[in-house]
Amino acid sequence: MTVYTIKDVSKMFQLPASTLRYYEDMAILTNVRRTAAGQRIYEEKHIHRLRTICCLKRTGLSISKLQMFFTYEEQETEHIDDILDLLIEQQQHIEKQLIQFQKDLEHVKRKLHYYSDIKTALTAKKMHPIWSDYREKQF
Amino acid sequence: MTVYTIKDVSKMFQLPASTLRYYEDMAILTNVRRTAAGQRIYEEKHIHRLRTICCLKRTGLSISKLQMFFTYEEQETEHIDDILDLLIEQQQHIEKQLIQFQKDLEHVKRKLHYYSDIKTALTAKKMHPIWSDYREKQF
DNA sequence: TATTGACTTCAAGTATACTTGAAGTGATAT
DNA sequence: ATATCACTTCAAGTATACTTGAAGTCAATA
Repeated sequence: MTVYTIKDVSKMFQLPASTLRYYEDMAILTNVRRTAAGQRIYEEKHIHRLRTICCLKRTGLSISKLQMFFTYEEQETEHIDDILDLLIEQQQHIEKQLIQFQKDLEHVKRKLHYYSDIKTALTAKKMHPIWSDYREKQF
Repeated sequence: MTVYTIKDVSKMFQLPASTLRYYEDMAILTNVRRTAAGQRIYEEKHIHRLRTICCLKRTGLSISKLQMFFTYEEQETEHIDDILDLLIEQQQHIEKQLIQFQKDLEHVKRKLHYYSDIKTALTAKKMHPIWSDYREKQF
């Protein structure tokens, strides 16, 4: 059975050790065992939990919602519908964000083309482009 | 020439009026004219600026980076490379996030299938599913 | 004309998610 | 053996992005 120190986990997830302790304080990372001297021992289940924490946090779930989610998970039978509701909502939220991000990427690409044409115009002394010509373009 | 009140703009972008004033304080929304009584008058250029602000903020740019960006834009000729660098970085950042969000969506979908199978198992008194069977699946 | 509502400024307050610092214990390297 | 490093707790501090409250001005409606 593989175990990890706080440093191992910190490196693995690119999270400061203080954040791992904070997640434990916030009760979203639970049942972390200790050595005789009090040092944290992380197991595979904590690695999996952290993957879920990072996934949900990245996509916009707050710490307090994470607390709810993991509380529900501990009482799966009673809270199965709460779990499903939360996951469905999160799924829809991610799908919306994906669509929005694609639009935002297009917006940035348009700006990039516009300014890159401005750079060309500046060096080659060509006509300065006009933003309205880029506003509707797909790149 | 169409103009807008703070309320119009607030509704248009689903942003509280206080946020629009804050963006002006932070100098990322500039040159807002006033009525004789001091009320803000927004023009098309502010609407375009706000679209860019929302796009860049949503995709992770901070207020201070937005300040830099719009400062560069005001001195396009001198800062053309700074503008391009910032936009290229933001483009790459969005692309990375898109890939990560797709993975995160898969993670949530896996969880959703898992818990929805648990719900079935609970009501139909079937075998309780095991998470490790879902961990690698694509939905 | 009075009052209601919408706007204004400016300073201070809030929410979220950590981060830091002090003080202490135990383990490791020279 | 001793110094240094890694970890510990707990309270307080920080960063970011707003939000709120008080006090005042102006415009419109009953």
